[in-house]
Amino acid sequence: MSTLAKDSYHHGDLRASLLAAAMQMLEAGEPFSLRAIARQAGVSATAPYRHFADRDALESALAAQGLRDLLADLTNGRELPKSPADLGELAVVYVGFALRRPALFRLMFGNACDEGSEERVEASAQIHELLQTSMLRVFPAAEAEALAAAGWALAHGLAYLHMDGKLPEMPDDEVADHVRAAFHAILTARASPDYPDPTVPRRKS
Amino acid sequence: MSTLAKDSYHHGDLRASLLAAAMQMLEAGEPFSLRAIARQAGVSATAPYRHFADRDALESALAAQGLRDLLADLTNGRELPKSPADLGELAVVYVGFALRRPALFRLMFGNACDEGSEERVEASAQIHELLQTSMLRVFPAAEAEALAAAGWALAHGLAYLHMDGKLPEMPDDEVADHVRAAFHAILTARASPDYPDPTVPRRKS
DNA sequence: TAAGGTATGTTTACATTGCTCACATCAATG
DNA sequence: CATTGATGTGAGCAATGTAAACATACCTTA
Repeated sequence: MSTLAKDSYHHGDLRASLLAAAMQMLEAGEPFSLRAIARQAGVSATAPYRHFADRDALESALAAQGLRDLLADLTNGRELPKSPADLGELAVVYVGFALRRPALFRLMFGNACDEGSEERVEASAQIHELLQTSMLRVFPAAEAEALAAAGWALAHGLAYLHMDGKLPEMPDDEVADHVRAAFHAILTARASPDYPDPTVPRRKS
Repeated sequence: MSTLAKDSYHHGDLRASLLAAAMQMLEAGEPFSLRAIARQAGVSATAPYRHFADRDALESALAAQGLRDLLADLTNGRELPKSPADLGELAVVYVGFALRRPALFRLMFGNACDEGSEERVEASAQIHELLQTSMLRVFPAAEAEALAAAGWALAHGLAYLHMDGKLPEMPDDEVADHVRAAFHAILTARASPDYPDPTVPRRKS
């Protein structure tokens, strides 16, 4: 698809080929360089600059594609989550994506979103929205915003900790169980004494 | 201290100077290169290789130092957390560290810990232990392990999301409140229907 | 104290990378 | 058919990580 080598001077669809090559190397775990993907596409070292202003621009395009893929994974088949358990499953998918495509995941989230890249901003906003409304639907609580952030952060943190080997090594299906367990545990946790609301001064000392 | 320039052929304590220079650039937000820190230390480009096998080794040393600093921040003055609110404060410190020294934070957690670096392994283990026992003390629940992971992941995720601008921009003190609110929200969240334990099949449907 | 080994620095060199600039080629449009 | 804009090429630059081979200073030990 992407490599319609017309074997003429001009390359069928270089932009797509470059992205494809980059994505491939990213998922192969190799570090990727502009020159390497140019080589892979059978084109000179500076050709990519006709399609991307610089490395960052290329990375933003990859990130956007990754965000779209993640959104697809998160919504695939599934309906909007209705129970906490559904939220757990959403998190499982999120973490699964991160573990399956770690380098891409880092590109997607590992830096401030370049506001200049429309497609990335768009894809990013869609993910935000999905997560937000998912949490909102399950927990129509007062502190909706805080809860949404917490839910996302929990999944995001689990993804990073597993990716970076900060948690005990385990096969993928165990990771899924671990994520479910984490969500369950924190949502049902109860400490001995009451938990005073930190945002509001206690009425009575 | 670190730059005892004896202005002789041999440099007072090059290893320390290099680490100091690197740390400085890291916290200044500049990208750091071996050559740059060598320059900064007033020494030839390849001198660092007498003290560090390669870039990764240098980074591991920095990471170890960072982990020690973080541990100091987390325990500074404070006693072991006793209430959920105390846990929230611990998280505030954790996220605060990440925002104050983001590049270092990434070095500390952004890759698998090099088992070859004793000091890094040691520092890493100490952090793990602190977090683990903190959660355990507050929540002596059955699912201790899952809870500990969840608590860490929540703080870790908040740190990354704030660092990478995935959450609305806000001044540092608001971030602290946001972290407290997130912990509070998720620990007190209650959905409408019961939350069936996903790890154990329901006794009665 | 002289001798020599070891730790630490220096120079040179190389491959790789991101990027710029001037030039080549091609396709479509006047 | 000629021009022009989009696309690809080549040579070249500065920076980087790293490897050799060489130089110097310190420390032990005979």
